[in-house]
Amino acid sequence: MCAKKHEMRGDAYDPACPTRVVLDQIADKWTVLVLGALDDGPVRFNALKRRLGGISQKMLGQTLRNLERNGLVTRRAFATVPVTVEYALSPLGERLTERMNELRIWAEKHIGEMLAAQRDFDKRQAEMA
Amino acid sequence: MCAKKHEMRGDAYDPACPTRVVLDQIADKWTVLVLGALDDGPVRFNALKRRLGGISQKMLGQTLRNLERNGLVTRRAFATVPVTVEYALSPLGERLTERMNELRIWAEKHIGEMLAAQRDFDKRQAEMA
DNA sequence: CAGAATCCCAGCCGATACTG
DNA sequence: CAGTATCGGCTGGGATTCTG
Repeated sequence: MCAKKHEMRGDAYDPACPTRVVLDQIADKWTVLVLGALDDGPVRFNALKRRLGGISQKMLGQTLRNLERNGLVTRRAFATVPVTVEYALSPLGERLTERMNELRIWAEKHIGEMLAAQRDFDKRQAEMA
Repeated sequence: MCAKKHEMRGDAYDPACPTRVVLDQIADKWTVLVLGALDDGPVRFNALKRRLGGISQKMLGQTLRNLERNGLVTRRAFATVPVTVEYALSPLGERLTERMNELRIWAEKHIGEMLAAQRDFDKRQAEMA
C-alpha cells in the first residue's frame, strides 16, 4: 500500500513506492554521519566538514540539501559578514537520528567481530583457489 | 580509537577506521531490504530476488556476498538437484537487523511527512527562481 | 564563510550470456 | 536453481575554480 495520503504507510519492498527513493537517500554512510554530528546541536558547514573527515564539499552539500528537502534538517542563515549558516535537526530528523545513532554505534561496537569474519571468509576463499 | 583488538571500539568519524568501510557496506538500501527479508527465517536466492522487487541478480549477489563476508549472513548449500541454497541471518546479523528494521519501518511510517516536506521545499525553490 | 558550477574519471550497475 | 563473467553506459563523486 503505497502512501498517497499522509496517514498511509509506505512499503519499502514495493519498487514503485516513494519509500524506496527516500530510503536510498537516508540509508547511506554520509547521512548517518551527518545526522550523528548534528545531534548535539546546530553546526556550521565547515565545522561539519571538519567533523566528518574525508567528505568532499560536494557530497556534504548534496547530503545536507537532501536532508533539508526531506524535512529532516533545517538551515538557518545569519546576516553576518561573512555569512553564517547553521544546520540543525528538525523534530522529524531528531527521531530518525535516534535510529541512525543506534546503527552507527552498533557498527563501531561490533567492528572487531566483522573484521574477524572478513579474515575467516578471505582465508576460506584463498583455500578454495 | 580504532580497533585492532576485538575489545576496542571503532570510530566512524575517523576516515582511517575500518568502521567507515563497513558502515558504507551496511548502510545502503539493498542491505536494509535484504536483512529485513531474512528476518523471518532462511530464504533462497530467487525467492529473495522476487521478494525485493527491482533488484538485479548482480546486486543481490554482491549484497549477499558482502553480508556473508562480514559475518552477518550465513549461506548453506544442499546437494539436491538442482542445488538449493539458503541464506539466513547469523546471530550477529540478527542484532543488526533489529536496528535496520526500525530504520525501514520508520521510513515507511513517515514517508508522508517527508513527501510533504519535499513538496514544500520544491515549491519554495520554484518561487526563488 | 558557505556554497554553486564545471570538468572529468573510476567504478557502479544493469543486461546479457554462460556454467554447474 | 543459483550463481559467475563480461561488457558497456552512465553517473556518482573528487578536484578545482568561481561567487556573494
